[in-house]
Amino acid sequence: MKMKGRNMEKNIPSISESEWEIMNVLWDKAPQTANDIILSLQESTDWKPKTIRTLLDRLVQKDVVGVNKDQRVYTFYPLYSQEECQRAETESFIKRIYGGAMKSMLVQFIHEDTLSDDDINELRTILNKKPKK
Amino acid sequence: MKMKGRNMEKNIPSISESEWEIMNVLWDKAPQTANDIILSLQESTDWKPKTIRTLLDRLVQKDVVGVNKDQRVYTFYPLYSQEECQRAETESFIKRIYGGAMKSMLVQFIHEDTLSDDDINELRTILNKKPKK
DNA sequence: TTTCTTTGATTACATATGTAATACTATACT
DNA sequence: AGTATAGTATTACATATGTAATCAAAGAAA
Repeated sequence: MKMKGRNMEKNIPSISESEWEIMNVLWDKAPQTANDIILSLQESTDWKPKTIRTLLDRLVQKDVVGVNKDQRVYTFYPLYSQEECQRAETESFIKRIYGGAMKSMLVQFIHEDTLSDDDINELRTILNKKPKK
Repeated sequence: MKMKGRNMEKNIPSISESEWEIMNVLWDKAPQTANDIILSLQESTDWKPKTIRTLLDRLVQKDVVGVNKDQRVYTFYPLYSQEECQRAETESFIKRIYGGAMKSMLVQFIHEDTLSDDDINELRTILNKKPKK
């Protein structure tokens, strides 16, 4: 079973739904203090600071987030790139939900008119950037 | 990239990873007895029959699967279509992982050659049948 | 220096999920 | 009729996740 190049990421620990929110703010900017993250998330969620802190700590335990403890106030940063996490999640998602074929998902979404015309045009553009064979 | 239209499905209870496997066999064919399902899944998983049964019962409790108890041996069937479940899952997935933009996912996967050239061509064809605006 | 405040560490607790085992019951077989 | 068997129902138990609160330590302020 060969993996093409960049596909062989080490096993990324599983990241729960809530934890993804934390990761998203860390990928947006890093390092950040817990308080930075709390402030960011209080705009988009209604989580209490303690809750956010717990999620952050769990990500540290899972070795998905690193901590710099040099300063009195710690700073946190992601240990995996957003791209590799996205790819891993997407692969397992597509496998579970669409039997492994991303095409199935796209076909369905195109047929169901779930995508706006703009979306479809955008898709065309993206697809057309790939050389036709 | 927002989704429109027939998007107002009733709230589908959340279906866990393992439960999706059960659903997949039920969507493939329904109704089926617990034993049918067990046999199906023993080919693709290493779950014990009791485990499969538990997952099935939980889906029934969640009102995602229905039961026909007329016969001595019950039969089970999905209460939601595969398409609507897929759509719901995909929307929450895309939102969480790609900030709501399916385009982001596509761009990434096209670049990474996760979609084959054939897939891409096929998608182009499908898209072209959609009216351009 | 005593105290308040901010941040980090530890603990809590309910529900969900993975992964079954045990108990009960209604046929099927002897 | 008595027992093995195949389903169904109930119970179990560890880990994960959502959602915090409490306790402790270290600067900041009085």
